[in-house]
Amino acid sequence: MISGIFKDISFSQKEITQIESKFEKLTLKKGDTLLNAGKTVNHQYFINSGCLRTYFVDNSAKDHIIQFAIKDWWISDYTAFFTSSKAIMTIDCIQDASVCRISKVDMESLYIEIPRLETFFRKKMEGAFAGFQKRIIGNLSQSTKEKYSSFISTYPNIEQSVKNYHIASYLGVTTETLSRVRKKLVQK
Amino acid sequence: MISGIFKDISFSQKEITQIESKFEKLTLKKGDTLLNAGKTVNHQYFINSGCLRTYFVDNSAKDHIIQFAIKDWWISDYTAFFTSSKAIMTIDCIQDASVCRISKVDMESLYIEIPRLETFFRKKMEGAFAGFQKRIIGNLSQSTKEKYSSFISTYPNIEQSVKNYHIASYLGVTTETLSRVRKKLVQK
DNA sequence: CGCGACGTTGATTTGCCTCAACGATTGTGG
DNA sequence: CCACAATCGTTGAGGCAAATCAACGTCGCG
Repeated sequence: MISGIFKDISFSQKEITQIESKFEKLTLKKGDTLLNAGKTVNHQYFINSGCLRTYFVDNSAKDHIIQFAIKDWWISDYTAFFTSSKAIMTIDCIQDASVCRISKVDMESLYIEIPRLETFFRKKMEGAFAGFQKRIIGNLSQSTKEKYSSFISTYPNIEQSVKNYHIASYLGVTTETLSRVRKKLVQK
Repeated sequence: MISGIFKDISFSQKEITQIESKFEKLTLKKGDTLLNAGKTVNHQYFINSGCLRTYFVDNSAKDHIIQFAIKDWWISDYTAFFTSSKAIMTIDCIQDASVCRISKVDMESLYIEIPRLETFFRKKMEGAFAGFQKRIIGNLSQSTKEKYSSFISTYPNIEQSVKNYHIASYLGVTTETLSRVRKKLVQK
């Protein structure tokens, strides 16, 4: 069922059964909201198929995409999930999706029952941490053109699943600017 | 000696001795480099006193400060530390400092000897992760004026320890722009 | 004292945003 | 199956915020 989740590490059949019993499968249609800003965040989600986005809505009602998630990725408002505070971000589905969710409580109890799972998630978190750090570096040091090129080469699979205005939001520019940048890149 | 490090969690005297034996104390002068871009990263560092900065140097030889660290903070090029790759950032001392370092190898062995330590660092990592996420949101959604105000109110202790051009680098603007922003804020 | 480090101010340029209009494509109901 | 609307991307004109380039005031220190 959730075969992709723990492919990086080997667990016994008993452990896998134990872990899988805590997961719940959800089916989402394009446009469905998985998690709303302002709500308590009790779950994290693993994507089996489809595409989702996490975004932040600012004071001017503009939304800013923080991350995309496709097959085999995890997603949540982790800030809220970790600190047991209210979500500041919203997650919705931008391409029909199948996801599996697990609650924070179940997560913590699994950590105690299966310590290797904590190691697994620590390493996963380390990878996500590194990704965020790279994004901050890119934000600070790259031009819009460079940011777009980096995005395309770093996430070729995601690029196929999302609209250009989603990419613009992720990069922090308007759709017009992205359009002009794309034009220049093609001309070269 | 490294009293501040584990104040959030209680360990036995034996465990503390075990942990402390893996740490090594270093004294740094302003301008000293702790970690160089391009080198392998084998340690992470805990700050007892003083102030350090992690920064990235881009193609145009401009540097971009990714984070500051003062008393009780941890610092390293975590991306390189976690993935065992070469550092892409440099860390140096901007105010005379005392730090304690621990190697990655010792860290991993301590995780096995004292599982609660892994929980401790996982939670620390979760906090840092949340911080980075907030920074990305700020970068995408705030004006320069707002970013500066947020910085000052979020890190009042750091603001006292660093030059304005360090803050400008952290915010991703020139010193001239920061100067003008500061002027406008005072006038109000 | 004289020098370098730091911050400020002004003039000009540049990149992006905003507003507006308009093709192209997709989807939908008659 | 076609007509029409909605969605999406593109293009142009004008304005604004920040970068750039340059000069200068101030402070601390050898």
